[in-house]
Amino acid sequence: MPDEDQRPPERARRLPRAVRERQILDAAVRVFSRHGYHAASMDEISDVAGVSKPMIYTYLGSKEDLFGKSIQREATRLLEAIQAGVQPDLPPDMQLWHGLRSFYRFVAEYRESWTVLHRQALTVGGTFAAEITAMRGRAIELVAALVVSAGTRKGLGEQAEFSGAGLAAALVGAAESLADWALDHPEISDGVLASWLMNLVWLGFNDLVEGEVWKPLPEMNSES
Amino acid sequence: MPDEDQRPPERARRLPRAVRERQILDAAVRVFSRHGYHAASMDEISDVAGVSKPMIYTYLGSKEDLFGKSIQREATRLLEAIQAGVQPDLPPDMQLWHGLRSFYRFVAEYRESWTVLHRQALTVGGTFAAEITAMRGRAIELVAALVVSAGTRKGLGEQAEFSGAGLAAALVGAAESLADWALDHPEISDGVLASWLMNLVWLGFNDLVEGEVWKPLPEMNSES
DNA sequence: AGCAAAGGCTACCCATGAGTAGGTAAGCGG
DNA sequence: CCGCTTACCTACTCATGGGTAGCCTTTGCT
Repeated sequence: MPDEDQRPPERARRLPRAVRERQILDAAVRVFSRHGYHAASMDEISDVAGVSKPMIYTYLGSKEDLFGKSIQREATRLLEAIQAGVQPDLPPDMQLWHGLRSFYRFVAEYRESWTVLHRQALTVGGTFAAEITAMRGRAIELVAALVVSAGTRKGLGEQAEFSGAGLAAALVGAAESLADWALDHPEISDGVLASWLMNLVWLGFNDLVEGEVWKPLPEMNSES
Repeated sequence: MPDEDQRPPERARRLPRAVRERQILDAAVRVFSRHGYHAASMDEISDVAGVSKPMIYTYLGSKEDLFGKSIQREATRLLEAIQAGVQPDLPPDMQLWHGLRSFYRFVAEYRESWTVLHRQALTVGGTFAAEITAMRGRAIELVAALVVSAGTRKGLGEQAEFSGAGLAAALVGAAESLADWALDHPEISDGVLASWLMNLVWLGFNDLVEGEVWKPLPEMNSES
């Protein structure tokens, strides 16, 4: 069969369901991250995905379902990216350092994932906000555990636990905010971002201006 | 004229325009803060305001106009609240301390204002996001100036300015995040919140766990 | 009194966009 | 070559909600 390239521009071959679902989710994340849940239209998502609207409904369900599945996939990605970078047998500051680096690497690589998780998911009242808040809460608790561990390890007693949750919330917020800032400054590497934050929260300004600097142990200076 | 209280339950007296506008803006802020821009309906706003829908349109214009005016009013309130609490002739750490306290006092008192500014305003693409981002940027620059001033005052050179913007962004984010956290913990006073943050960013964990504590000068211990 | 202006409302229009009905075509076992 | 399933689409329905037309009512001025 020579020369049968008659089909116009190879338009929309039939693809297996799994592939289509991936494409649709990709498109959904992109569109949701740009416009938010309410302003995003299923028509635009189907358009970006290169698929007609009914496909979305037969494969992924309603708009809310779709949003939920988008959130879930991106959240899993983020958590896995961070866990992959952390070694639990290191001292607290090194754990924090590695976690932060993985986090900033992820944000740089999957900006849309980050946007949809950080900004958009909270704006849909109901289940999603609760889910995201819960996930963020777990992150805060994790950091709080680190902080308290660092505190008790050094002999600080009840006082650290008392303010641990608040400090952890502040720290997580600082990390998130710096992530947003970094979106506008792509030239700053994830290592530098993590270092800034470590210097801020581990040493504080007072030490910083005295010339003290926090360093991730004298190992290799790998900039990814 | 004795005894003419016949009008059913004193329903909706005629009020001057300025008062109605205030009521409508109050309702708008409340509804927008709860549901976000898109999910909020003009019908609900008019209902909460105790006014019919056309009034909103004749007094304050379209939904977008209304949202813009809400944002603007709340932003002005926030800025004025903070500026009222800061004295420019104090050392940097004390300025930061007073600014933070005013900020947390404001957030506690006007939760809805804070929510609408922090969460909702960004979700409406277009002019508002830009405005809010710009305002936040000014806040960050202000803090950055403080930080750099603290740095150069203590003899730290170029290095501080280099990371000043990033650190300021992180600090502002930490303050915001702690504000969100504080919404769920109303028993924590603004003074305590501000202290936590000062300890975190000014001293850092390392000093904290050594027992050092930052204090706002040995003046009166006023808890508002 | 009379009348204009300001305050206020009910009842509607209509664009947008979520969700669907029902059909076409491509692969595949027989 | 026949039918069955899977992939896929066009073209609709219909609720929601932004925005408005037109009307009534109170107040205040002459």
